[in-house]
Amino acid sequence: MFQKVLIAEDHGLTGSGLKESLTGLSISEILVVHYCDDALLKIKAALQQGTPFEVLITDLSFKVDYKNRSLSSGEELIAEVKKVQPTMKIVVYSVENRVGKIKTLYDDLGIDAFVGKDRRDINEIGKAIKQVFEGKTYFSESWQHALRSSENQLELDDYDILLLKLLTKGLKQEEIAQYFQERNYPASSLRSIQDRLGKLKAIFGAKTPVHLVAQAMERGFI
Amino acid sequence: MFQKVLIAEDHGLTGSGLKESLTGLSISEILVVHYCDDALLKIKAALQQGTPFEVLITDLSFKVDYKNRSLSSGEELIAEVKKVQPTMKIVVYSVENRVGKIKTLYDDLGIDAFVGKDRRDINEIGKAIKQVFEGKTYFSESWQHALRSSENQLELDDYDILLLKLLTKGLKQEEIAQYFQERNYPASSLRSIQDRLGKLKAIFGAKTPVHLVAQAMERGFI
DNA sequence: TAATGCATTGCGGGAAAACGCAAGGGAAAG
DNA sequence: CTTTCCCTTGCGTTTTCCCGCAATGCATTA
Repeated sequence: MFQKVLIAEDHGLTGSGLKESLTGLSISEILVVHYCDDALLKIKAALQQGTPFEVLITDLSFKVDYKNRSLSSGEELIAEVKKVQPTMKIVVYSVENRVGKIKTLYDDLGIDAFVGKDRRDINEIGKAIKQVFEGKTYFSESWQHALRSSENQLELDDYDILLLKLLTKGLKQEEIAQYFQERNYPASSLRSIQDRLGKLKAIFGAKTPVHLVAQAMERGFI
Repeated sequence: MFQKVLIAEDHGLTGSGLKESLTGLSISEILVVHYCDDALLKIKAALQQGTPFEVLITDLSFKVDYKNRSLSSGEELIAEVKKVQPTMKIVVYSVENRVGKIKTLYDDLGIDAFVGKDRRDINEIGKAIKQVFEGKTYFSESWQHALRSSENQLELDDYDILLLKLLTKGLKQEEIAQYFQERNYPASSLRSIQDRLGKLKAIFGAKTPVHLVAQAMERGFI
């Protein structure tokens, strides 16, 4: 089994729960850090000393606080880690439940496992570690299920989410169109914005733009 | 110290971390459940058997899954628990960080403590339990100030809040006017609705209705 | 009593958004 | 290559929203 595992998780109790659940796997050294930057520092230091970590278990979102940080998300951390230690095994442990997002993590960042924060995670994190140790990948049940029934599972792409976020920032449709045009996005005309908004309203069953954004916020899309 | 504590938390590892951190407090019985409904059932059962729980530690948001549930949030759970066992001490443990929301939990639901899911929670949850056991309330440092001092705290009256809520439900301005007229509210004309909305936009520094509602939601007013 | 201030409301013009329609245009299928 | 389909886009109409202005009414104040 792995000898050294690093956990990056900013919820204290969740981090200790994670550590606790891994102690049964005869891993000799488990370190928990609460900041992305700390994780990267520890990884570099261990590498320098010739006793590198073998696995990084990381959350994706880290709450900001008074401390200055250069890394602000798990994605950035993973990208940096891959630069300094490409052999590092990466296990993502997050509440993220968008199939597209997880697919991106796998395709672009080359993560080895994904475990969702849910009611069954306590079983799955151990399975994931074992699978990864055997050189395999692991993605949790709930995610696989979401993959199969991705039809009724509503999912928004980055375009939709950005559009909704711009709306919450107070931009008017015309300003959003301009914003997209400046960045050479597809479907950047005013009419296309309206079209997409109409489709989103249909998806969410929303009657007004306010209703749409309220729904999206309540469901955690933005 | 308390004898029986119930924990409602849908993240398995977080739940076990919570339980683990409480074992040092000489609490004889700690039960963890993953659904709101289960929590209510356990509480009712214990009450019937004459060995009621003394404290409920609960998250606010619970992920939906295949199981049918009647309760979908911590708020609903707390409200139901207060009905069947008003003496129950309530500790909320959540990522929620909106002052308005926490203020509402305290004012309307009468919670005894709030601990945020963050890097310091592992220390604070113990403190919270001890304080509550002594009949006091506990809110972490960052919240205390905000809860007491309503100085810079902008206050919205029921009219404003209802107005914003109706907007999030998808009603148009004219429908809202009609809604108010049917209930004999003052300032129920369309023009008054618009006037009020304009003032609210000024207060929140919002440029569009969507912006306004997004701000209000982010700050926990609705 | 008279004056002042503030909320409420209607009206009207202008801005923004909603939406059908139809004209391209590119990709996939035949 | 042609056809089909869908996405994108502009145009024009209708609806909704925004906001200044002014009249009214109620309460407070001089």
